[in-house]
Amino acid sequence: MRELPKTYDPKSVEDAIYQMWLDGGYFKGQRDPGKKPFTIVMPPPNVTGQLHMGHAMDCTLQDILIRFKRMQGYAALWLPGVDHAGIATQIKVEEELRKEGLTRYDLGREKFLEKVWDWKRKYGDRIVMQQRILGSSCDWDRHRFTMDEGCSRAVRTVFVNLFKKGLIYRGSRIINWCPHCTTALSDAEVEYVDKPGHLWHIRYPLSDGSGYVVVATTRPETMLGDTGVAVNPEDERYKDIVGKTCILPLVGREMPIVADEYVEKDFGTGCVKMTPAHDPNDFEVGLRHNLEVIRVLDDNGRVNAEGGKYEGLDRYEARKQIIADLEAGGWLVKTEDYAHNVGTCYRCHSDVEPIISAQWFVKMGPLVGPAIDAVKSGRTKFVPERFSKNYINWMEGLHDWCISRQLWWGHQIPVWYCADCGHMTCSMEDPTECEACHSKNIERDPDVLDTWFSSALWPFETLGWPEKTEDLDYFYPTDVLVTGYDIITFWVSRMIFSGCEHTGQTPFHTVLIHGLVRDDKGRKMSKSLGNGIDPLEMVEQYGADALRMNMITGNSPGNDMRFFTERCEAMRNFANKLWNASRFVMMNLSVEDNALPKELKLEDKWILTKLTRLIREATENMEKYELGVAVAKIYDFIWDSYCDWYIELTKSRLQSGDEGSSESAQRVLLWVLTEVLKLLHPYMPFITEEIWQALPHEGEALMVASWPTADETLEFPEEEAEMERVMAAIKAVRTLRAEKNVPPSKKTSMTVETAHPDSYRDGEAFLKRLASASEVHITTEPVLDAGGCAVAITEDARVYLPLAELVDVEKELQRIAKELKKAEGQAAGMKAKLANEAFLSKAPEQVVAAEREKARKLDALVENLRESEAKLRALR
RNA sequence: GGAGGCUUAGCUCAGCUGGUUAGAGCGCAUGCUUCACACGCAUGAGGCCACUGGUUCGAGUCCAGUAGUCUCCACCA
Repeated sequence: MRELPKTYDPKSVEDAIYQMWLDGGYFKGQRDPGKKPFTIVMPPPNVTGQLHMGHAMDCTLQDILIRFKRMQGYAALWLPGVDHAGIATQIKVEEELRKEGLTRYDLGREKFLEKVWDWKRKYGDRIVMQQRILGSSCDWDRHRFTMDEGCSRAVRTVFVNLFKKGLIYRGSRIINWCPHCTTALSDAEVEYVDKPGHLWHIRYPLSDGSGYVVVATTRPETMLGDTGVAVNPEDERYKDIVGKTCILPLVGREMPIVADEYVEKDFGTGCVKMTPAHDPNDFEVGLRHNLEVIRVLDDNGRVNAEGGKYEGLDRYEARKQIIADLEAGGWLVKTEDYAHNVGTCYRCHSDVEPIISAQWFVKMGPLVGPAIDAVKSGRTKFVPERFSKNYINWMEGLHDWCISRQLWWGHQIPVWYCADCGHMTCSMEDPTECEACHSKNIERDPDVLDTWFSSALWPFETLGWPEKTEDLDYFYPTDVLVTGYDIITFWVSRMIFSGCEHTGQTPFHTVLIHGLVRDDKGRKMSKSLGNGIDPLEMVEQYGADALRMNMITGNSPGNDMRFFTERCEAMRNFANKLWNASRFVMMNLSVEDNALPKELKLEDKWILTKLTRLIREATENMEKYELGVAVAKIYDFIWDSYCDWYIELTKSRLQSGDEGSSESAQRVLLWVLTEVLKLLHPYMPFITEEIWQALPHEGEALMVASWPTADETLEFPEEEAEMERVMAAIKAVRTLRAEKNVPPSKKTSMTVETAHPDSYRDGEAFLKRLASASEVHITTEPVLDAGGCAVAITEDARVYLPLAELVDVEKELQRIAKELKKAEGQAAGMKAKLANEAFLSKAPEQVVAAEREKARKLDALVENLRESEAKLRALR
């Protein structure tokens, strides 16, 4: 047996343990016809990403589930990977280039992409290494990348299929444009931020000189693209001018005044300027009234040639200039402060511009039905349940998905345009000629697909789809998807409709949602605030197990949590507690196998009963994804039941010199420790494995040991109750001694007056050791010479301590009176409850029985207190 | 404008399908070099479970409303 250090040092064991698991091949997910599969696909972090607390949360939850299921005997597969993260990665590489004074255009597409691949190779492993540090038991041999060959094949297949079905189309629509990233974005990629702004009221004169209309706008620069003014058809004020035209100031364009339901009478002036090229609503109105569409901003957010003298100005410059000119021309009626929602890019946070542009879209109509049904029917369940509402709301309000991005890093759109006939060729293999006119004059669409287009296929593309692989057949659909609520819209929803469409199955039956990890003040952790806590630093300081425990204790699914290093510290302390308990067991261990003894003593039966209950409850909680609840029970069992009580209770046997008694204690200590190590293993894999390896064991590793099952033959409710009566007496004596400030070194003799003498005979040694008794007398007879004794009173015993010099009869009487009052109050309440006919007839039998038992105990306690009081009175 | 969360000890939070004497961690107080552990042990103080109604034999737990707070979604210029 190895000599173990007094404090557990995670740093010195974690690497070796992880390597041992790797060498053992325990992480491998292998098809086994004799086992049920359990599959989790990891949400792929960005290739260039660094592990942050969100990942740590993600990884911990998944690893707990997969380790749990693996031990339960499932063929567990946790499939890892990374995402190419189109915009995010491209931005990073472009930033690098900028340092050298270059842009991607200086390099050209091919060279630039080489550079990104270099970058990917350089950083792609970093996050993997970081995930390993946390103890993640992924099947690394199956590690995937969203742009690897298989994924690219899957993406191409999906695109071609949807294109052929007419579910992918190209069209000119108003899309969200990020002038900084110079690409289109999907609706999901726009974050709306409340920003203070202004509402400018501008006068547009009528062409016939009969007056003017006043329109209001928050984006005056878009007026350059105005092609009409709209009013509500019901608006009496403007009835006469509908059909007339007005003149656009600064530009001079003559524009129609139209009536459209879209305009709200009560907002602003009731007149709205129409900019069909730069506003989705105006675009719709424009379609209905045949308004001209004039785009006035270029891809960089500058005014284009349509803007006349403003050409070349940045959108904000143009805004300033136009306001000044309007004012000078007398067109500006008034300027109001106005806070409004501004759409910003989720990557670079610059304001997005609604711009009309030719892009590729996925037609969502036919796809959402099955995806909504998957959740409504319960084939896919969200945990917590409330997020399914979120999901359904989002799905029901979905517009077509803009999937083309004006980037270079990503899956290039597999469509070739024919310069001669205009036909679009879309096929699995790169074409050499137009499929319609056979012209060789074809050119590939330069755009790439939205990153989320490939992540949407993640649960099945990683298992071999579109091939019909055995893996796909065995491991798909996957079981649980673990992710934060912030990416339900980006990712979860798209995986579900993609799974339904392409595989005919919902890709997972459970979506386990967790919240955000915030800083200790409740703020989001962010680079700009500089309040991020590095998970790796926490691991360095407190160990991976402590960090993992921190992620799941004291919070509940779906709710945000605040990160306190103090909690890490507390969990580190817990690890140390377990370590030392194990040390204690090992130091006293002489047996070399792990089997329960034939004869069990009272305290053994007590701890085994507690253990069995723990196994049952913790397993149930874990099956229901109540990991925090489960681990709290395990924690309490280890610290309270096992360390604070059971170990203390065994000490007298271990040191008794009686070999048989000592051995049986050792065996129970070892048995219980081993079982609880298994229960704790998914949460704290490193320390539990380290200890397990040092104990007598069968099998290679704890991580592949079998999950404990509750054994009814190890439940002894009567002995449990008996033991707890003794424990109550010990506590009562301790409290009494503490109140009277008796130092632990001062032992006293003790007389126990009780109706259950046998329990106390068994517990004599416990009273000596744990309640500082020098000797213990047990009697069923009333103690008559109680003078000068302090008395500790429980429901079934009175324990007399001769502490004459510390006892003041009057004070004792006061103390007892106080306790009596409390007990009587409780007893009275209980009596009233039990006298209530309605309660007796309507409450379930079990509850009534439990209440009766409580009442009995309370009565006994009251009785004991009264007798003691009477006795003391007699002494006065 | 919709939808949802949160409100429990000084602080941060648990409390699963209604029945506990309402819990934990940290903090606080007192005592302890008890031969596993001071990253520890023992004992203790501290809570009208936001408020108001309702359902029920019974509500921190279920329902409705009120207040405060946070978040998500939504094309009001």
